[in-house]
Amino acid sequence: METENETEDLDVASIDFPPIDDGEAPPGDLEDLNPAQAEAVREVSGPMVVFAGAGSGKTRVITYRIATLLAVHRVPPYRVLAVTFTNKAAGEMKKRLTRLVGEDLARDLWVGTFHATCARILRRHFEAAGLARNFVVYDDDDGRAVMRRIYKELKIDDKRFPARATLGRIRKEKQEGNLPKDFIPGDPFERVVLEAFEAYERHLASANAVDFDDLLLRVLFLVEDAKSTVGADLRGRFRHVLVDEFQDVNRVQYRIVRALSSEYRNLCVVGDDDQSIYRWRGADVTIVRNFRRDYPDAQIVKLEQNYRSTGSVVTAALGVIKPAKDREPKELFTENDAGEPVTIVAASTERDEAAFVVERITALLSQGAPADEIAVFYRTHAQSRVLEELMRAERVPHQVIGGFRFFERAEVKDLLAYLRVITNPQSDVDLLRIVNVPARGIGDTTIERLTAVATERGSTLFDAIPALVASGRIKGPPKKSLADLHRLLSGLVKTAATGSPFEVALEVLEASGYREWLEREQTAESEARILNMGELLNAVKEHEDEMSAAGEIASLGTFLERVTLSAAADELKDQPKVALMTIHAAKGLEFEHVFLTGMEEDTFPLKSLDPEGRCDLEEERRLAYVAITRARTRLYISHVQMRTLYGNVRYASPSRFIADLPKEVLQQEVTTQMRTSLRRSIDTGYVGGMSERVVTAAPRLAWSRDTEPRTAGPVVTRQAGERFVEREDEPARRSGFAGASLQSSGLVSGSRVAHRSFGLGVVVEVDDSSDPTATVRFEGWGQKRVKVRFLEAD
DNA sequence: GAATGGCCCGGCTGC
DNA sequence: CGGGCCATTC
Repeated sequence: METENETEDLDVASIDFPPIDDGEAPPGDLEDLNPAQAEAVREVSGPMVVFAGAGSGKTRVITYRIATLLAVHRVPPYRVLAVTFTNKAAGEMKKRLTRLVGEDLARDLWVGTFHATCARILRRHFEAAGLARNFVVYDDDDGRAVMRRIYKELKIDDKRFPARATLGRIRKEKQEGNLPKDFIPGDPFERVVLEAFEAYERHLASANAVDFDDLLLRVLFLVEDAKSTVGADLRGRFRHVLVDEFQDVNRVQYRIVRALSSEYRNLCVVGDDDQSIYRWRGADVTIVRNFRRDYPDAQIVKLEQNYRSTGSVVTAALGVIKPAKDREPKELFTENDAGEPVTIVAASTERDEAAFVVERITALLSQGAPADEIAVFYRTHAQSRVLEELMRAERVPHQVIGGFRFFERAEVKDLLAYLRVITNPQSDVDLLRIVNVPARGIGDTTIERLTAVATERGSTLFDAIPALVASGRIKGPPKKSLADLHRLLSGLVKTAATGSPFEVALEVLEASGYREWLEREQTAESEARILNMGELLNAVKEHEDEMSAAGEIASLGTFLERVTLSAAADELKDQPKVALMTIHAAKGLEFEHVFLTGMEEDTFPLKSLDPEGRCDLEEERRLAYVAITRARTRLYISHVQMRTLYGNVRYASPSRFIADLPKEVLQQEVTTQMRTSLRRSIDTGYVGGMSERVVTAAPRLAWSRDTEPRTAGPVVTRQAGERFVEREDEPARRSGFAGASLQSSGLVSGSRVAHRSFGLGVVVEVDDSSDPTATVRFEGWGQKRVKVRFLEAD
């Protein structure tokens, strides 16, 4: 890992570059590049911003630029930092660079995501960052567990101030670079937030743990610290810093790269403001748009030629992005053939939609299309289930990316918790998770006593065990169990000191009785869990192999960190399988055939709780643009007439984004079921048993809003852009308390209400439709639109 | 102290 | 619909 001390004085010029074997132009030979691309590769000195349109050869440019830095400008690889958006992208970039400049150079480059890069820096400079060497990274789940404990400790009322809201607010502050000391509470909620914030930071510190935001923040504080030598070292370490997907960085990340590149000022950022889709987690498009203001001497390159997609796909993409506001002026174009039209599919239900998708995919596969060149996208994970069920039934090889993730399954998390306690016994959250798994007779009362002792002594739970056992405050089986557990864990810590991660994992399964416990159960569920355990062991083994291939030594720590920092997109395996994923996960990927499903109002664009839907709509639009531009040759966009959500049938109209697609590149298909349903409604004048107010997206096709409706009768046609209408009798029937009764009980603006997730709020406006909705200003959340039936009077 | 059943409630996207 | 939490029961 620490190769740089030996290589610091290495004569890079003496290295023989291996021949290029993959048909890519060698570094320095820029013949194959267009003028803009060549400029982005050649001009390596000073700040630069590259606006890279979708499919404009961005990855190639970044790879060549780095290769040029190494091979032509002889920059030592360990002095180049490239930040990518996923670990997978980092891996691929390294692979390509290995082919271009050889293993020896590529190996020592710093390539990784923000989080992985920061973790790497913190592993080196843990002391300066105020951490112990074996710190662990807490994910959201762990954060929630910490917060639950804090709520108990501080006796905060979860009804009044939901933990979810508190944690959400803390995260938001940290994403903006704020710690408790920077937080000035205004209202009662914020006073609770501050109290919880302080406790949260205290808990993480005593657990020797950091959360995702801390990884960035701690590096930020180091690198911005004018007085620290580590900070000075970091500021001068990288001669070149490159950041991909720059449109999705947040303030803290921006400050980090600014500081890291402050000495040499060779900061090259690459992005596309049209593809900024992570605003909701702190990303800020204005950073890329204002880059020129922050770096007045920055060179600006625009890559506008799309090499990826057919003309039809590019035209469609331009159609959805054109209405977007505040775009960096640029014009994406292609010289590719128009190809086939984009197909708009009208289906009846999500099942019908899935059936269509699966049928078309089966056809593509039988025509010889590789399965891994086919992808199905949706806006939210919840939509994946029907698709997955049908694919399984039809035996279409597929993989679902994200969603219920492997590493989030209970049994997997259990074993991981064991491993984390072993690397870092200070981690209370992990100890609490496994203290009674498998059941060993340590119940709530014993745990409460243990927590009490830990609090009294100001120690961790692990250290409190011997104290409690010796204190005489417990006896009988719990006492013995606790003593046994302590012995078990201490023994495993010893194993870990000498054994490989794989050996330790095996030992955990045996010594803890976990494997035996699972095997005794003998249910279908426990069998699946046993399989998952096997898969997890495989993952440990694979990690060991990969690390040793890279000349590094695997430890539990490196394994755990990789697991915690892995992104959904990293799961995508190089296997011949159809990929199912959210559009967010699809960012940066491309496929020959793309199915974009669920293109209905309120599903996509997804109806937001935020009344200032305008900003959200902008981001939804960019998301649609990202989705469309993933397709190389064939693109299907489907929408359904009715969609079931939480057991409710909702009637949907086609997304307004469909209406934005230029007609001349579209063709329409209607599923058989949809056709039948249309005919029936036309024949009988009966539309799905609904009241007259409820209408169907029916015969007027989504994009033909200018044509005459073909039907007579009570079918009221809706156009793209209109919203869902819910059955009138639905909400009252199934909700515990009636929207109607609360409505008649006089919910007016000014009413004080409570919501399970958002806590206390004041009503700003009431919308008395069939399903009453109120705009409420919540403490700490701002204004939200919520259904009245989810509100309680305060 | 563990297991089971009922009830409540949700509203995304994710390192 | 289905997951998570709580209360009741063994």
